[in-house]
Amino acid sequence: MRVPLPPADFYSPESLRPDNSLGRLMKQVMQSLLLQVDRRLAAHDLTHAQWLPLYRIARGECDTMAALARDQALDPGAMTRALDRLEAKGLLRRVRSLQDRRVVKLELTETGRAASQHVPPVLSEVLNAHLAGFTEAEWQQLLSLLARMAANGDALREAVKEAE
Amino acid sequence: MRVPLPPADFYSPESLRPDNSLGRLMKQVMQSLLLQVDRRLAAHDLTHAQWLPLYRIARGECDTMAALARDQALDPGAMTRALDRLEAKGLLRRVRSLQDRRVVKLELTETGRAASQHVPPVLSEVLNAHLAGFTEAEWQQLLSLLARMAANGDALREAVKEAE
DNA sequence: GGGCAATAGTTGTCTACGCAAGTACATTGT
DNA sequence: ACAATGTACTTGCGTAGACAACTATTGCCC
Repeated sequence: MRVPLPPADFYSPESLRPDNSLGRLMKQVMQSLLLQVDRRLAAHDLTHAQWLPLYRIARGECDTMAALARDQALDPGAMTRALDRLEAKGLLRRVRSLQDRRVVKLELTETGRAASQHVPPVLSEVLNAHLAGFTEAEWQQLLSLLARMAANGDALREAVKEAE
Repeated sequence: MRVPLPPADFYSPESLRPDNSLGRLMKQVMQSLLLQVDRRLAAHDLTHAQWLPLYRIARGECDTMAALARDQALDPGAMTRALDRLEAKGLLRRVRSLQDRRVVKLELTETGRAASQHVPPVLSEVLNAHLAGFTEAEWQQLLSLLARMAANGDALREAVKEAE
């Protein structure tokens, strides 16, 4: 049970302009990050909807559809079809688990493992490029401010859930 | 012609972890912002792909498909169909321009204008909620750091274009 | 003034996400 | 032991975005 902080009052319906909005700025940055990563991974025939799950599986951090969907905050239906596409490309195998016959274990094929190796270098290259001119302190500050926004968002969602 | 700053070296393929990545954090925040706004505007039967163009038209800042597509950094094809849906809902009219017979002017209907009025209050409410606990200086710092990332992204895109 | 690049808009096709409904299996409580 | 509840996964359907091919119109410029 967390004490919710009072909302800020930086924005008002009148003062709000599309160009001073945090949302617009963040969308722009996200789009640029995705564009650059996708451009570099297109050579390996991977889109961001595909390399993200691949990367997580390769790291051994997710090995079922449900885990992936939760991890990426994605709809289970969407994830099923994303995995369909990865399987069709031969990057992935689905193996029905024997312990719990509901779950389908995910395993990378050799091709899949090879493809996943391209991800980390590209990811760090693109992030570093976008942080050109930043001091380490500024980078850390950015992370911390964003983390606080994310936490505020979580609190909002919880408040709704508690109100049933 | 701008001098490109050297990239940072905060991330490396080895040190990169999904949970310390800027990309993950930003995606989380964006998702929360969109979720909260959409939830509040769902009562008026508007999704973010719909209230964004509506808002821009209502402010008189975009009045053609092409302008909107550029403004939202969206594909023209996607925008055409988005406007199709708004027109089908009776929020929008398309009027072929007489000055330049290629362009189709966009006008809100009365319903559309009414719907667009709900947007600014919701937008500022949600932004403020996510900035709970922030000082004004922290808010400005966040905007400035993000703007610098966006500028780095623009520089990247330009560099590619110059290389033809 | 006639070719030609640029611009506005649309349509087809594929990838992709959210929601809702449905199946199969597991767990929990009584 | 078995009904209720919960979890894993899938499928259908509507919305949505990217890319490419196409038409119509305009402006350039030689």
